[in-house]
Order: sequence, then C-alpha cells, then structure tokens
Amino acid sequence: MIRYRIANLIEKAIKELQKEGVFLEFKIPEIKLEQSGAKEHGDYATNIALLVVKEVKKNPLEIAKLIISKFKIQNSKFLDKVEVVEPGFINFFISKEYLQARLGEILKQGEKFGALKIGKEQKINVEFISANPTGPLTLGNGRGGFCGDVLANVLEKAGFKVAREYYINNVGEQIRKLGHSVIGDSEAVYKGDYILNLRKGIKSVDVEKVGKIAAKIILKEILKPMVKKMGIKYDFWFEESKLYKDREVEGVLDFLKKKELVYSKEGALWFRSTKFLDDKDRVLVKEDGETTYFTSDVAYLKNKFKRGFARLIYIWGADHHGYVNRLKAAAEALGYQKEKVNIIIMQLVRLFRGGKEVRMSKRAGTYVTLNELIDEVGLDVARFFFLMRGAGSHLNFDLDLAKEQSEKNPVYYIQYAYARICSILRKLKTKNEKRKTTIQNLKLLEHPSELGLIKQLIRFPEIIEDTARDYQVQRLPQYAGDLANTFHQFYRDCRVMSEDKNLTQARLSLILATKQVIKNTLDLMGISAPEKM
RNA sequence: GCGCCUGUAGUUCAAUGGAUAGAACGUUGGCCUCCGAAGCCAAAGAUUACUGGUUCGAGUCCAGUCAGGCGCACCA
Repeated sequence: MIRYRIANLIEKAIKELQKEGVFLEFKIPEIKLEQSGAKEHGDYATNIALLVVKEVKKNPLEIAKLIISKFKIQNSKFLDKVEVVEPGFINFFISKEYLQARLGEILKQGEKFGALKIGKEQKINVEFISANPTGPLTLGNGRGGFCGDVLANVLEKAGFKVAREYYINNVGEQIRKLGHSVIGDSEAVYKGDYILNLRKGIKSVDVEKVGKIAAKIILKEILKPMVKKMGIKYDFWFEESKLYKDREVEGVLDFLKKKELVYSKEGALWFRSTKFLDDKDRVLVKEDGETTYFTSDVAYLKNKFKRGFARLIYIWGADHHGYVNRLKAAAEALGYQKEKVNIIIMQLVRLFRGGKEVRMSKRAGTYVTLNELIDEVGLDVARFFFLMRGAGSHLNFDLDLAKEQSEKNPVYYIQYAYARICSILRKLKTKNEKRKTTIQNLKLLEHPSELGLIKQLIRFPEIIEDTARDYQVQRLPQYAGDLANTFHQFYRDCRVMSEDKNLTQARLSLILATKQVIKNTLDLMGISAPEKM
C-alpha cells in the first residue's frame, strides 16, 4: 500500500534529521496519511509536522520543509510532487507511472486483491445474532447479523483466522417461558403462528420438556433456515447446555471461589464484579440454587479463550449494553485482558411502514420479522441498507421506501456499474478483440478520469485495513458507492471501444480491474454482482 | 435518579482531531445519431441542538444544558 511507502519515507527522514541533530530525539508518533478531498491538496496528506511541534521546537512549516528535504523521490518514481502548505501539511501527488503499474498488479491478483497479512493468522471469534431459540429473527438481529458476517469477511481478508459463532441459549428461564407459551397456559409470553404450530405438534404438558423440544424445532426450522437465507455460514453453533454438561459452569464457579471473588448474601452467590469495572456485583447462583444467564456466559467466555482465540468479538443489540462491563469484569477475573474482548453495540432498528413507526415486540407478536423484510426488499437491498449505517447510529428503516425505491437504490447503482462493465466486455468479445495487458498499453492511461479510477481502485486494501482495525463496516458500502461513481464518470469521459487498438486494450484492462474490485467489495458485503440487470 | 448511545441540508445518513462539512432521496434545470439514461452534469438547500472549554485547528475531545432512544433483576 502506498500509505506504507509514504509513511516509511517520512519516518526515515525524521530519523535522519534526528541523527544529524537537527531534530531532538523523540518517539515518532503514528504517521497518518489521509486521503485529501480536494485535488489541489494532492492524493494523500499528512499532518505529521503539526504533531511534533512540541518535540522538535520549531514551527510546523519549517519542520515539514526539513522532512521533505530528506526525501529521495527521484529514485522511486511513485510520487510526482511533494509540497508543504500552511499551516504545515505535507501533500503528496502520486505519479501516473505508479498508478499504471498498480493496475497491472490488481489484474494479476484478481480476487486476492485486497488480501492483507496484518491479521498474522491470529484466531478471532466473532459471535453474532445469538438470538434465543424462542421465535423468528427480528430486524435488530438482522442488523447485527449482517454486520457480524461482513466484519468476519473483512477480518478474514485482512489475514485473521475467523470463526463465526452463534450461541444458543437453550437453558433457563426463557425456555420455560417458551414451554408455557406453547402449552398456552396463563404464563404464556410468546405469541404468533409459529407458537400455534408448535402447540399442534407437541403433546407433552411438562413445561421444561415442551420448551426444550420447541427450542430445538425453532432452531432447526426457523433460525437455521433464516440464517441461510441471510447468506450467513456459521462455523459453530454453540449450545449453552454444553457448558453445563461439560461442567464448565462449575469450573468457573470453583475458580472464582478459589480466587475469593465471590461471596454469599441473602442466600445467593455473588460475583465481586465491582472489583473490576462493573457498577454492581452480580449474582452467579440464585437463592433457588439455579445459576444465572451470566454465569454460563462467564463459562462461555473462558471456553472461547481456551479454544485458542486471541480476540473475541461480540455483537449485541443496544438493549444489552448494560452487560458490557459485567462481561469484561468476568474476563479480567478469569485472568484475560479485557482488551481482548471487543463488544460492538448495535443501536436498535426502528421500522416505519406507511409513515408510522411499527413498535416491535416479540412477545406481543406484532413485530415484522427479518424474513418478511427480505422477502419484500430482497437480500441484496436488505444487506446493503443495514450495512450503510454506523453501529452507533439509530437505524430508521422505512420499509415502503426501500421497496418503492428499489430502482433508485444505492445498491442498484453499484450493481449497475458492474453490469455496465460486463456489457462492454460482451460487446468486445463478439468483436473478437484479443485481451492482453501490457505495461506499454497501460501507459496510455493518462486521462484524469482514468487515473482517478485507478486511484479509487487502490483504495480497496486501505479500506480493508481500516475496517479490520476499527470495525466500522459501513465503510464498505460507502466505498462501493464511491467506486461506482468514479467508474460512471470514467464511462462518461472515455470510450473503451475505439479505433485505437492499443488504447482499447488499455481501457479494457482498466475496466477488468474495476470489475474485479467491485466484485471483491460486493463479495465482502455478501451482495450479488449481476452481469445483467 | 444513575449509566450507555444519538442530535449534521426538507428527509435518511457520511465525514481516522485537519484544509471549502459530503452523499443519497426529494425539489428545479440540462445531457441519449455514439460501449446499458438503473447513468452523467448543474442549481437550490447546513449558525453540525445550545453554552463554555482544551489547541496551531473541533461536527469529532472535555464539562454543562436541552431533546430523543435504550438500559439500570436472584430475566435473558
């Protein structure tokens, strides 16, 4: 990535200046290169000179000038120009030779383009959805599900070994509630057609037993097919009951007791989570002798670490945010670093239909299921819409709009660019043009729209890196839109098929690379890339 | 009452502490003898809820105020 090359250049320059005694010794901060918005600011810019003012004790403009005076760019041809501007930015202009060469690389790498090694094959566990086996998935589950799936894709692309996992809470109170609901007694809470269907099929009157059977059926006939429909493939479906069966719950209880991190009060056993970063202590074993949901979660956490995951990512709905510190406290109590436990809180999804908000409640049976949503707007649109928003922002989903809009939808905009490319390729094929990418041909790509498109293409690995680092998955749909837009502009300015055979070939290479990168981006998002629309 | 999240254009949302706050939809007006008009171009539309603070520089960080959402169980 060019960011690395530029950062390297700067780091070397600073070290050289320190060696010469021009700069004092200091620890060089992370050199950030940002993509500049305005053309006159070059392709990349850095604020490094502004950041080290205090350490260097010179004015930033002078610092920047000193830094670039050490660059030896005439040897490496990847930069055209480097300039210093007020108040101390350094702007970099990438050379067209570099861009042309990179285009060749993209074609060579194909679907591997964008793959990084920053993950160093570390194992990461990404747990998402994990909805209780008590009913269909909600829109909130959909948001978390798509986000988790795509995050897993990105991490994989970045070189991590990723396991996608679904935790099935098949023990405890909610299973009994499900039992009551299926039986239809006074303690019933879940409603809906699926409950009625279960009632027909299950004849037992033992609440516990009915609940367990129902949960199994829901898992098999509702949740797993739904997940498949969402385009998600889990590596593990982990049952809570396994933690009891294998005595892992007991294990963590013993461990915490031994560490004297528990105490008895009012007949219950409490975990001193306040000793870590929780705001109150938590019950592990209730007065009636039953363990809480939290207790098995602690055991589950340990189980994950014991399976060798270097990092655990949990994706939860906003209604679980109060749970974050509890789990991190548990991690610390067990001797793991809380930094290895990353919890992403997805804000809730609000649904609007006919301009009115539809209040969603699983228990009231008034919710719109994810299944219905996907049927209405299609998987591609559903995935894209959910991915577009940052996890922290509340998501208002206007169902009518998503449906009606389908032709002007951002996802179609991107797919259209792909289909357009495919259409050109079909035409060229019938004209029997031979396809051969040579560096001589690529040198013909000089038009600002051509170079602009290549610049957009080489951002892809950067997108992967940034996203693998901060989990901001909405960067992908954003990038896909930018890329499609840049392509459409190129299409406006430059004809691919022309009398000039060499130029045609060069542009053919360019659109082939574009096609590949759009495909790679859509693949990461789990969205289809149609050759015709 | 306490905690977490959010407040940006008419609407839905972007914007690793950087330069002139961007898109999409909607509105208005242009562009198909030419590779797909599901496209392109242009215009209008923002005191980034409010008040202070931190600094070379704040939509972003900090404090407070206001508004909305979500939590605050020996439920999950």
